[in-house]
Amino acid sequence: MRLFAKQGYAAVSMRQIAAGVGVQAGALYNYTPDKQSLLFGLMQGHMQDLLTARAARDRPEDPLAQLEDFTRFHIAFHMERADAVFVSYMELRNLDDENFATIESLRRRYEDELEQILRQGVSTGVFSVPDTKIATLALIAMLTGVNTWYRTGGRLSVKEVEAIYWDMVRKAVAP
Amino acid sequence: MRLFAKQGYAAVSMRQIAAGVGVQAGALYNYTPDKQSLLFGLMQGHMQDLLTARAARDRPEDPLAQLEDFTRFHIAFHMERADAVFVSYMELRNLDDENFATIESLRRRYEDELEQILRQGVSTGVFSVPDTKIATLALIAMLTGVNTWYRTGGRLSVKEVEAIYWDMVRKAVAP
DNA sequence: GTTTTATCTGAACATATGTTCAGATAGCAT
DNA sequence: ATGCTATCTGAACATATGTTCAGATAAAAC
Repeated sequence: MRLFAKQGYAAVSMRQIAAGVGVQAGALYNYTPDKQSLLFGLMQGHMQDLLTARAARDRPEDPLAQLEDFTRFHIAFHMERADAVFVSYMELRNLDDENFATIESLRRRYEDELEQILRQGVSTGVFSVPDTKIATLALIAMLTGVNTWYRTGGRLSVKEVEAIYWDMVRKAVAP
Repeated sequence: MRLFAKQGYAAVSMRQIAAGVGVQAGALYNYTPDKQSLLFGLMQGHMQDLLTARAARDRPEDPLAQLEDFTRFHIAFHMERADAVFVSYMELRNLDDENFATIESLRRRYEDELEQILRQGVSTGVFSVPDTKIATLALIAMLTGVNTWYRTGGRLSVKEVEAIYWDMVRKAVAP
């Protein structure tokens, strides 16, 4: 995973991967039918971890608290899995059509939860956004953007980053 | 550029590029010393186009109008150059250290303009953000995210997308 | 102690890669 | 017509790739 993140799927050879786990290239084929399945497995595992971790949290009542929970969850989860996030966003084009569709549907399931929170908040007047679908994608893009600059051991803790982004998210969807 | 965007730098061969412009692979070496320089040239050209186009606009007076101008400019520019944007964000890791530093400094120059707008607005009280540097990166990530979903010929025009994002940007940095 | 099972090695395979270069081709000036 | 310049071809190069597979290794089962 670290290798894929640093060099990209296409640029990493099976021999490098094998060396990374201390084995010869041929031995990998006891665990994966081919290289593409390896990538797909990593990405699918990541997306399922995401959905599982998300489902494990108990949802607050009102939309505002739900949005805050989602925001903080998304940031914390993504910050501590930089490599997996990077690969899952960058290597989609290296999946064949079927695998791509699978990953996309997992991603959409995650996005749909945020959109539902926004819709509910809009219907009760606690939020106001021009378009819930686009707002969903905009917020996720903004939150995931934390991975482009955050480095563990920097000047800000996870909680502080959460607070900073939550302030902007809250206001962005405010009436 | 279209090839790099669709398949990724490492997955595109010089023979494919050559076929794309209707020559043999060897002929490419009359124009580029190697493959890496080709990628670097594309990315550098894109970043310079971005800075040039940005500099060509005359800046409004107050920070709020400047932020709106920046937002609309960023969206419009990025929407109509999806391939170049994609490559410039995805293929950074394929640049060697020197080329990477060059592209990064161009990108930072662009980001710095947004940060200055935010700082000025914060100092005059028209904006309020928890951290101007992070707000800069968050807003750019959010705006650039439009490339993940927008397809030309969709249900929304460029102007409509601009308006939707501007609404969220404006509120996100509001006091 | 022998057989079975699972795993790994190391070499081989066909193919693809980035790059080089001698020579073909063609447009232009003289 | 001749020479000059720029460009392109097509083959060759060394090397790297994903994948396969016969046989080595060793632990588990009997």
